[in-house]
Amino acid sequence: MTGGIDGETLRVHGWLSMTHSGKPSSDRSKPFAGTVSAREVAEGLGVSISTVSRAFQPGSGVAPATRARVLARARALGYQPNPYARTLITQRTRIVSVFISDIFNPFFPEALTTLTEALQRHGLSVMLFHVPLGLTPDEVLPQALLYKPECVIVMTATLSFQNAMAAAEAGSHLIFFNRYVPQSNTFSITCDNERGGREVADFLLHTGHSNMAYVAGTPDATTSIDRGRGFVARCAEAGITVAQDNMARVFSYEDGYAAAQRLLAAISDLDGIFCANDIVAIGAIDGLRHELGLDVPGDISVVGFDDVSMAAWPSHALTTYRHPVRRMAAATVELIKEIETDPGLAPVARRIAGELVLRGTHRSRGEAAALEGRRP
Amino acid sequence: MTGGIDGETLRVHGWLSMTHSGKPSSDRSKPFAGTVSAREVAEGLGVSISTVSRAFQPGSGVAPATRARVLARARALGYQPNPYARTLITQRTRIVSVFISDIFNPFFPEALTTLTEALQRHGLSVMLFHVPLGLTPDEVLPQALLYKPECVIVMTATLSFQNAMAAAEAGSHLIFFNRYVPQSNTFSITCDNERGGREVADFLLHTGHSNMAYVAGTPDATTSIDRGRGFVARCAEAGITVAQDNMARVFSYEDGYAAAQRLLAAISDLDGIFCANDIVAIGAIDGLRHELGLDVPGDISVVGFDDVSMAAWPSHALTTYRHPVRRMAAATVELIKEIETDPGLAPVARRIAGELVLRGTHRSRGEAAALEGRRP
DNA sequence: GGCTCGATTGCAAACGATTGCAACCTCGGG
DNA sequence: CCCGAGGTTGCAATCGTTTGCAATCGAGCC
Repeated sequence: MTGGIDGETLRVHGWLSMTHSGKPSSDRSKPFAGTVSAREVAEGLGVSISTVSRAFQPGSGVAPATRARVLARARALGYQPNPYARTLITQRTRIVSVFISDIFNPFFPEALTTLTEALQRHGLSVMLFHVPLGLTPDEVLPQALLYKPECVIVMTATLSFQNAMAAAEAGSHLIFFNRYVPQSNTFSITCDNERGGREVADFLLHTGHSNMAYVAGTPDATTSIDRGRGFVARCAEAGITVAQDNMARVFSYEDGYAAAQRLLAAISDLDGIFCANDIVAIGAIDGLRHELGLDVPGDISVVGFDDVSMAAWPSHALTTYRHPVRRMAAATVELIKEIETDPGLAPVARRIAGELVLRGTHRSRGEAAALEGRRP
Repeated sequence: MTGGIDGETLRVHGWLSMTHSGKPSSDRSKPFAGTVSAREVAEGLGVSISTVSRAFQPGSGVAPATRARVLARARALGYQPNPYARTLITQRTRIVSVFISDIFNPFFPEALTTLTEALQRHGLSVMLFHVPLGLTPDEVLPQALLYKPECVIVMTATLSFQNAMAAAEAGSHLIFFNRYVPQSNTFSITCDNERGGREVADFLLHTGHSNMAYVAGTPDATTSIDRGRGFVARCAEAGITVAQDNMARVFSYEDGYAAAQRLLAAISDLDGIFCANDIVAIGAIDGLRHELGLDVPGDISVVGFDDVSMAAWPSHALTTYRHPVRRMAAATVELIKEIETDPGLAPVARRIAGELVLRGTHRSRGEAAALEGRRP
């Protein structure tokens, strides 16, 4: 089951089994062992458990002096209300479940950590669920719903209608992060992908590109679809048709690598490629350079989407569109707050704008003029 | 607080407020609403709540027929024992807390998802805590300990002695993943970094390198220290002293980029560089190529550590040492199982071997002979 | 047929909080 | 001096389970 461990194993024993005062430690087999309860705090103070409880709740009628005494003693004993007991009675969990899937795109870890930090700062604990490549979120959802999260944040591809319902019935709000489910009216926080696509198109048009292509990512991902739609629409407005490569299976380096070759084989005088994300773009660049011997941006421009950390590496210096992760995380917490105050809140789709990041994979001819024209 | 949201906001309302049978949904304000309890299952069957409870526990004395009836009805009603109530009484939480920090290294998301999947397959739920760059895990630990996790897995740099104690007293076992705390006797699961460093050295020596350097990562990271130690030790055995660059602050691309320049400025005839991880190695390669105009591996070999996904990109095709993530995750679950059966288990440090991955950033002269020599 | 034994099952007491309600106290006004 | 009001506090029920103990039942044996 472990797959075999062939490193050495060291055995040591030591301080972890002692308290710092030197007494033998509490019973390690029970996580609660050594935990103080409200009763202990109450007894030492000659007050009731109710009073201790109330001292921890802002709006409750406790004499200020009593509250102070309770809080002081609680701090001394290291007491904090047990969340399990509290949940049982209040029916509130202060937990949110986050679903992620296999991560190829460095955007996800960044989003995950940023989001987690924002949530935990708001006093929510995040329970993480991983949806392995072969499974759908639906198969993992029941385990998540067991803990009655106050909301379920889905960062992974798709969730079936059926189980989205299950979440709703269980009382957990469903929030899509970086995704939405078309025609489903759920909560979602996304980058304004269509607008991003338009801005990239706008920029490439102003820098004199006229023969462009879009390399899509995972076919049913709304991110890929919307970015492409915006890009194509803006080009159409300028009277330009863009070629599209929809052969990618996922948003991978290999997809970009192969797509670049396919496109150039079909359209030899292509002068610009917009890719569904940075990893695909980097793959495309490498495909152009290593397989076709082309110069980027000398022969052809490549623009990505996300601005992941490696986009800034000098080896690629990718021109891209920055995904507004921090603001998306903040908006998510904001949304959760709103839902907390109004649990009946109607589903809302929030789209947040990012910004173009100019580096070195677009032709620079006319760049200044282009920017001039866009911000008069 | 949100940092401003300047995308549009769409408002929609729809099916999420209806059950699929068309009835108005349960009260969305309480996560527990609509949940069935053991009492409801029991009543419909004319048995007691105890019996329902026992039906869900493997070793308890329930007539097989009764158990079947209970389970069938439970399934029909969608009942599952409430984990909060269960925790209250059993004192077991089935939760593990995982600490991560800001992620520069793509190894971490891979480790996190792999580990999460392994844990959830074992029926454990993972609570994720992010330790922002300025903070130490100590400041986040109390929030994590509130939920009495059965163990705390730390993937982040350091944890103070003080609060490691706190975890121990709270009854949560502390497991370091990819790290250990020297001289502290805690549980840890790591790659056998020293052995990895030795193997890399061994390989470079056999392929005829004689003037090598080690580029360290975050100074107090055991990963960086041990890899370097193994590398240096093996070279010393061959009578070769290796230069060391310890100026890196974190394991970053920029660190590698700068280190390469520093090293070549000091030692112009360097023929091999071993880097603390892949990102640093990729940075070093780009530094050598873009700043110094050197050819890798023509002029100098560069070897990394981890085998992250971009190590395979043709633009770098990095020769590296593969971090055994899957086996580390499996070993972690295995360790937790052992702790479950024997809560008094003495701390163990498990080190798991990885393997050399040969790509294109080492000089190939003598490669075949070298491998020949190593596996006779 | 009575008795014992083992297998099932139910009762009721936890677990550790929250909270409506009633009791208490104090103080001021009539 | 008595009464009511308002502010504090405690009592006890409750949340949804688990589990030790006692009760029940049927069967097997003498």
